[in-house]
Amino acid sequence: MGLTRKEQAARSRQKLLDAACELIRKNGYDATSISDITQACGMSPGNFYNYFKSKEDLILAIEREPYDSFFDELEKISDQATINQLCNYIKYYVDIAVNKFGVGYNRQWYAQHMRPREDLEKPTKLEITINECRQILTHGVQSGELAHNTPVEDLSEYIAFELHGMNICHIMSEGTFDAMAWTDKYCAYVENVMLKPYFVH
Amino acid sequence: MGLTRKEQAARSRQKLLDAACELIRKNGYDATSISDITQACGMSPGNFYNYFKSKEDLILAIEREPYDSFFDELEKISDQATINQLCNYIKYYVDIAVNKFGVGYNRQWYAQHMRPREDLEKPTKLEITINECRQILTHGVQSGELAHNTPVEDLSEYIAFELHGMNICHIMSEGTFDAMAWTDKYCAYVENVMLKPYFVH
Amino acid sequence: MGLTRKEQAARSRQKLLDAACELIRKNGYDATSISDITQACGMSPGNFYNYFKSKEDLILAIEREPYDSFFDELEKISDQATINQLCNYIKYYVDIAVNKFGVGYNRQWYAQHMRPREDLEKPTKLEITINECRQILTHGVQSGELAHNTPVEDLSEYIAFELHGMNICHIMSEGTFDAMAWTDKYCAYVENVMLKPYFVH
Amino acid sequence: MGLTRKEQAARSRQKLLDAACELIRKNGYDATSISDITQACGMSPGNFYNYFKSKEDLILAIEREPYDSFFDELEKISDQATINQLCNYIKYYVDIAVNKFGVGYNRQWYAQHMRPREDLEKPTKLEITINECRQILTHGVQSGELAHNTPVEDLSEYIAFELHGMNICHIMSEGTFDAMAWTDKYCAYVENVMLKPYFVH
DNA sequence: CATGAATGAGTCTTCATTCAT
DNA sequence: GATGAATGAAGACTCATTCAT
Repeated sequence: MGLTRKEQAARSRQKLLDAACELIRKNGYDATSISDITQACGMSPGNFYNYFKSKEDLILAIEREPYDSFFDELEKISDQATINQLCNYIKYYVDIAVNKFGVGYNRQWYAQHMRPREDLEKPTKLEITINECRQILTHGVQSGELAHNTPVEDLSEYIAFELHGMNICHIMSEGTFDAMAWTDKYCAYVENVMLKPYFVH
Repeated sequence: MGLTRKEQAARSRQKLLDAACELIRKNGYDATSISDITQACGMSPGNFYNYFKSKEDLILAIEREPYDSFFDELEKISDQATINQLCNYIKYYVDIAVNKFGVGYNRQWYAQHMRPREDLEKPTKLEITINECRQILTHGVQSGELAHNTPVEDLSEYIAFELHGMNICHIMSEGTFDAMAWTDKYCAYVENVMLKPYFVH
Repeated sequence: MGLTRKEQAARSRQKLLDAACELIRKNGYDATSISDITQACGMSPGNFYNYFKSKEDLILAIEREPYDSFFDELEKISDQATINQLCNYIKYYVDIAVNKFGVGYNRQWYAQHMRPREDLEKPTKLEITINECRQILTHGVQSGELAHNTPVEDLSEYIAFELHGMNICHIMSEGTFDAMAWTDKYCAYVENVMLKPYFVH
Repeated sequence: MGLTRKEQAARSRQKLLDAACELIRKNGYDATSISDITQACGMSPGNFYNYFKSKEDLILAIEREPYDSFFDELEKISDQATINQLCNYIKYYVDIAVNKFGVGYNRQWYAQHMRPREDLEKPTKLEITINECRQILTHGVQSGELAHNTPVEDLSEYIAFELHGMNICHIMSEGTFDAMAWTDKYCAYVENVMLKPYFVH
C-alpha cells in the first residue's frame, strides 16, 4: 500500500542493514560483498550507495545501532533494583552479542577494535562496557542498595572483562558455547557472590 | 653457506611462517596477501606454493602455542595451598601476556584463534585456560581446602573469561592498562569474594 | 516570488548551464557528473532531464561565445593604420583573456573547445581568431599599406597561434606570466620583424 | 624463439604502452579502459598491473617517453647550423604531436596540464618547450651564427607559443589541419623573417 | 628450489538514466 | 516542474593461483 518516499527509503536502508548484519554474522565481513547484501534485498548493487557512503560506512552504521540502544535500555530499567538492572544489562548484552551479532560479526568486531589505535583519547569499546556497568553500580550505591565501600571501579571491570571473555569464548567455540545458560548462572553468581558482601540488608 | 637443500627449504618455510604471522597480526588475514608475505621474505610469490598448498593451508600451519606451556608451571606449584596456586597461576598468566608477549603478539594471537575453525574437536585456547583453572580448583576440592559443593566448572570459566577479557582490555588500551595492579586486586577478590563461600574453615 | 512556470524553467535551465560550465572547467567533462551539477544547483538529479536530453546534449548547449564579440571592436578601429589595428587587436585580445576572463574562465574555454566536435563545418574558435587577423591584414593589402605578396594567410595563422599559445602559457603559469609586458614586445616584433618585409615604404 | 624473461617482460610493457597510446589517441583517455588496452595486446586485464601501478601511472609513462627523447634529439643535431637545429626541432615536435600522439592524446595532455597546479616550482610543460628553443638559440649566439643582440628570450617564447597554438589548432580541427604543410612554411618563416635580422653575415 | 609473468574471477564503486510519486 | 529511489552496466584494481623457465 501507499508508502511515502521517505518511508520507502527508510525501509530499504533497514533492509540493507539487516541483510548485512545477517550475512556478516554468517560469513564474516570480508566474505560478504556488497552484491551479496543487495541481492539478499532484491536490489541492484548501485542502490547500496544511496544509503551508505562505502562498505566501511556500513559497518559503522551496524555497530552504532544496537550498542547505542544500550543507553536507552538503561533508561528503561533505571527504576528497578540495582541487581535487576545489572542482570538485565548482562542478559541484554549477551543477547545482542549472541543472537543479533553472532560469531561472524563479533569476529569482525574484535578484529577491528583490537587494531592499533590512533586516537588514544576516545574510550575503547571495552571502556564503554565498563562505564555502563559503573553507571549501574554507582546508582546502586547512591540509592543506598549497595554499601558505600563497594569497590565500584573494580567490580565494573570484572563484569565487563567477563562479558568480553565470554564473548570470545563464544566466538572460539564457533557458537557452540551455551551463552544463555552461562548468563543465568553468571547473574546468579553476581547476585549471590560478587555483590553479596556489599548489599545493605 | 653450505646449507643442504633440506635445510634451505626448512628455513624458507619458517621465514614464510614468521612473516605471515607478523603481517596477519598487523593487518588481519584477509588484508594480508600472498604477495605481501613473500615480498616480506624477499621471495617470489610463486615460491609460496612450494611450501603451502593454499593460503588456507598456511593458517593451519600457524599453530604454534606458546601459551600451552603453562602446564609445566602448574607442576611446580602443585604443593602450595589452592588459593596460592590460583593466584600464582593468574599472576603467571598476566606476566606472560603483558611482559613476555605484549600487545603486538597478543593481537596476533587473538586474531589467529578467533578465525573460523574446522576441527571442532580440538579444545580452543580458551578452553585450555579453563582447564587449567579447573585443575587447580579440583585439586583444592580433593585436598579438602574447598567445599564439595564448590561450582568448580563455573568458577573456572569466570576466571578464564576474566583473564582473557583483561587481556583484550590490555590490547585495546595499547598497553596503558595497568595489568599488574589489576592482578593484585583481582587475586584479592578471588580469595575474599569469589572463593570465600567455599573455603572450608 | 511570482515567477511564471516559464520563467522558473528558464532560470533552472540557466542555473544548470552555469553550474556545468563552472564544474567542467574545474574538473573536466568526464569527472563532472550529472549529480555534481544538479547538487550544485540544489536540485535533484532527475530534474536535469527535464532540460537536457542527455549529458552530451548539455555540452552542445554550452555554446555561448564571449570571444565572438571581437568583431564589434574591429569595426571601431577600422580607420586606423593596419599595424595599429593589428596591435590594438592583439592588445584587446590579451586584455580580454587576462583581465576580463582570467585563468579560471580560460581553462574552461579551452577544455570546452578542445572536446571532440561533431559539426566540422562550423569554424573553430581558433579559426575565428585567424579570420579576424586575416581581415585586418587583408585590409592592409587592399589599402596599399602592405605589399601584394604579403602571405596574409600564413601570418594570420602565426599571430592567432601565438595568441592562443600565450594564453595557454598564462593559464599554465597560474596567471604569473606577465602577459601585458609580453604584449608590448610582441607588438613591436610584429611591426619590426614579422611585417617589416611587407610594408610599402 | 627463446626470449629471456626480462625480454618478454619488456616486450609486454612496450606492447601495453603502444596500445595505450594508440587507443588514447583515437578515443581519449577517459574512453579508454584498461580492458581495452590489455585486450588489444591479447592479455588479461590483471597483467596490466604488473607493469603499471595504476591508469594514472600509465599516462605519466607514456608522456615521459617521447618528450624525454627531445633532449637526445637535441644532442644528435648539436653540430648542425643553428637554423637547421631549430627547424629540425620544430619538425620533430610537430611529428610527435601529430603522428605519435594525435588529437585524442593531446586533448588529454592539455586538459591535464591546464589543471590548477600545486607545485608552482616545477616548470610547466610550456616552459620546457621554451627552454629547448632557448637552448638552441643560445648556442647559435655563442657559436657566432646569431648576433649578440638577438632577443633569445623573446624569440624562444614566440616559437614555443606558436607550436602550442598550432597544436591546439590541430586538436580543434579534429586533425584536419595540415600540420606538416604548416611546419614547412613556418620553418621558412623562422629562417627568412624571424631570425633574418640576427644572422651574422 | 626459485622466479615472476600471466590469468581471470571477483570486489568496490560510479554514474547516466528512468520513473513512480 | 521537481523529487529521489532504483537500475545496471561499466570501470579500476586486487589477488590466489599456475606454469614455463
